[in-house]
Amino acid sequence: MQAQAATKAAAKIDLAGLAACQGLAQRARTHIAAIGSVQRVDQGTTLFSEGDRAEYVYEVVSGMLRLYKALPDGRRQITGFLSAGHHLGLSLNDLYLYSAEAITEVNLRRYPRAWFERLVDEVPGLARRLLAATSDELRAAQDQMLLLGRKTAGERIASFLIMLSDQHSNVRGADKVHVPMSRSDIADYLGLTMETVSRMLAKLKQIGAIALSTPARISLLDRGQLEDLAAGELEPAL
Amino acid sequence: MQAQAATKAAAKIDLAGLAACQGLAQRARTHIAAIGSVQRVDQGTTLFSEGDRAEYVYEVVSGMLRLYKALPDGRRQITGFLSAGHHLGLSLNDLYLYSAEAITEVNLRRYPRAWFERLVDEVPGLARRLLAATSDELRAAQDQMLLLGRKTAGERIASFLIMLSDQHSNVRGADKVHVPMSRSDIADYLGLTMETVSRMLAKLKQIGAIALSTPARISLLDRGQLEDLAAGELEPAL
DNA sequence: CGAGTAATTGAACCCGCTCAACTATCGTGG
DNA sequence: CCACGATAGTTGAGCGGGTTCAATTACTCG
Repeated sequence: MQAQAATKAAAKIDLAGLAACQGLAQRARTHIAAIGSVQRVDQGTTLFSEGDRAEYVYEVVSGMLRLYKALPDGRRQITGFLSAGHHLGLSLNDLYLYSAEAITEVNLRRYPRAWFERLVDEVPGLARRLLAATSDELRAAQDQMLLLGRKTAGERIASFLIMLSDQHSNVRGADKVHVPMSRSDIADYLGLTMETVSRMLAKLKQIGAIALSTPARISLLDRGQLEDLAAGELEPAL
Repeated sequence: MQAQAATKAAAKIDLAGLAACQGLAQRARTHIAAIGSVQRVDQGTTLFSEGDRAEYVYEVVSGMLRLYKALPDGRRQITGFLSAGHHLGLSLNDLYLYSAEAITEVNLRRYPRAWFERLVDEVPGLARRLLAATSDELRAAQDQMLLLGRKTAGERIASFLIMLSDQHSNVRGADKVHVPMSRSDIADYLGLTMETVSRMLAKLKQIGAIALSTPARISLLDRGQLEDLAAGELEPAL
C-alpha cells in the first residue's frame, strides 16, 4: 500500500501530449487533436459494458469513473476507481473485460483503438510506458486481492481511506479526504455491504480515528492508527 | 473465465528463443544462453520474498510456483500459480512485490534484471509482447477480484476447478485434472480455509459434479454444472 | 422548505471460520 | 514388502463477523 503512492505517477500518460512531442508529422498531430478532443459526460453515464466490442481507448481528464465486473444475479465487484490521468480500454483484447461508468461528471478523451494501436507501434517507448502503467495497475490489483481475500471489514475500510488519501496526496493541514463515490460503490469495491461500510466508518469515528462532516468528506484524525489497521497490525482487529 | 483460455498463450514468451530470433549478434546470443541456462529448484524453495531487492527476472520452464502476499500476522493471499512459460519479476519495480515459492520441483531460467531491461529496449516488439502478457495477468487478477469479493465458497471452488482444467486444456477423455497444490494453498488462493475447501469438494463429489481418486487428482464429471456454478448462475448456490 | 434519495442504525440470521478429533496418504527404513 | 511415523486431508460441532431485512435519520437539490 505504501508503494502505491510512490509509483502512482507511472500510471499516468498524456497521450495527446506524448504523441505531439514524439516527432509525428504536423498532419498526424492535427489528427490527434481532432480525435482526442475532450468530451464531457454526465454523472451516471455508462461508457461501455463488459463484453462490448472494444472500439475506443479512453483517457480521463477530470472526474472519476468506476470499473466493475458483475455476476448474472447482479452481484458486482468494482475493480477500480479511475481519476484524471488514467487510461482504460488499453488491453489488447477485442472485447471490454469490464464495465465503465461515470461516478461524477467526467471529462475524457477518446481514441479509436485501431489508431491507438498504430500509435503504440510508431511511437518509440510508448509500449514501454504502457507496460509501466499496466504493471502498476497489476500491483494495485494484487494489493486488492490481499484485501478481498484476507482482510477484515475494519481493515478494508482503513485501507480504503489510506488509499484515497494517498492518491490525492493533499497535505493541506489535517488529512481531509473527498469521497466522491457512494457507500454502495465503496462496498462493491471492498467486497462488503453498504451497511457494513457505514457501521465500520461509525466505529472508526467512535474511536477517534476519523471525523465525518458530511458523508462525502472524511477527515483522517489518526493516520498512524489507520495505517496500522490497514496493514493488519492491530490485534483485536476492530 | 472463458476468455482466459483464449488469451492464455499471450502470457507466454520464450525469452531465450525470442532474443535469438531477433537478429542479435552471435556474441549476444551466446551470452543469453549462458545467463539463461536452466536451473533446478526443489519443492518448497523460496525464490524470493516480498520486499527483496528485485535482481532477477525468472521464467518457469517446468513445475509450478505460488506467488503470494502476506499480512504481519501470517494471513496469506496467493495471487497466482505459475506454470511453464510464465514469467515473474518483470515489473519495473526495484523491489519484489510478492513472494515466490516452488510448489513442485521447478526448472527455471534466471536473467539479471539490468540485462533484461536492456533487452526490452533493444529488441523491437518485446515491450509490446510483455504488455500483452501483463495485460493478461491483469485480466486474471480482475476475475480473481470478482471471485474474492463476491462469489460463494462453492462458486470459488467450481471456478478454480474450471480454471485448472482450462489451463491444462487436456481433452483426454474425461476431464481429469492434476492438482499439484495443497488444500491450504487452494484456500489461500480462494480466500477460504482449508476446511471449507475440503467440505466444498466433498459436496461437489456428493452431487456428482466431480470425482476424487486421490486428493491431487480430480475428475470433472459434469463440466457444464461446474461452469454454471462458477459463473454464479445456480440459484441455491450450493 | 419539502420531496426523494442516500446513509445510518437496529435485530435476527447464516455462511464460512475455529477448534478439535479422526482418517488417509506418503515417504522411509527395517 | 510392510510397519511406522509424519504430514495432509477430512469431518464434526459450535461460534461469530458480516449479511439481510427493516425502520429511521440525514443530505441534497429543486
